[in-house]
Amino acid sequence: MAHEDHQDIVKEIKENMPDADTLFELADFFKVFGDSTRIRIMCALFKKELSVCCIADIVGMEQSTVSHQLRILRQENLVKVRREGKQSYYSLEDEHIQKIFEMGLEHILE
Amino acid sequence: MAHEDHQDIVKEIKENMPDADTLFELADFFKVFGDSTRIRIMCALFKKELSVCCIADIVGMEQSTVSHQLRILRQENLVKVRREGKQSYYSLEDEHIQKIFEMGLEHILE
DNA sequence: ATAACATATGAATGATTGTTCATATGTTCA
DNA sequence: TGAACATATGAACAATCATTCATATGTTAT
Repeated sequence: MAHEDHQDIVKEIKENMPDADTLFELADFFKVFGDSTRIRIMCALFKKELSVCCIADIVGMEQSTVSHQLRILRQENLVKVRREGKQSYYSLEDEHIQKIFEMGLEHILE
Repeated sequence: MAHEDHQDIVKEIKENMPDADTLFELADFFKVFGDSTRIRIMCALFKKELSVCCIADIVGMEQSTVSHQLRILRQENLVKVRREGKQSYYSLEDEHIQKIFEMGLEHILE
């Protein structure tokens, strides 16, 4: 429990916090960036759309693994799919993603 | 394996990818944002520096839990500590964090 | 020195998650 | 229709992680 003289600050901050649901969603969104396989997939997609097998080749992992991770990226609206014949071509949903990526890079290279 | 006619694209992307270590570090950095308790802690710190017990009060969790999470935030250079008497006051390391936070919000509220 | 308080940390636990294997679904071409 | 290929998905396993309890460390005041 916070001290008496801090109670007002605590109260004010509590009241101005975004609602819990939003912050939970936000954490889920960032969770997607928190895996090196997914980061590498996104990074590969900065250039252009790619088929699943190309992505698997680039990141050096099983097709199955990549497919599972692409599903997660899809669920969080980070990538979109386009079917062309036997292949699925994935691309980034918008340019927010690259910006967030770059801000992260800036931070770790500080 | 990618098709023959995709081999050159795959090769080009592979060569232009940031090195694996950097992307691994980047994933670790974003991993910190991927937990709702830590997000809420960071969010509370947007306003001003706070002691551990104040933070625990705001996020409604045990002092111990908050302390553990603050250690993780410290390890990734997201927060800094200042000792004052019996209390430790935590604050955000820089304003990158709030920007990344806001870009994430933008995305989920699209 | 001791009591009271604030914070940090180790161990244990339950839950979540990434990867793989095997297989199913979907698509094209003969 | 059937063979060949690309992708998706379910089950299983190992590994990681967030939380809690109990306790240690650090600080102040008596």
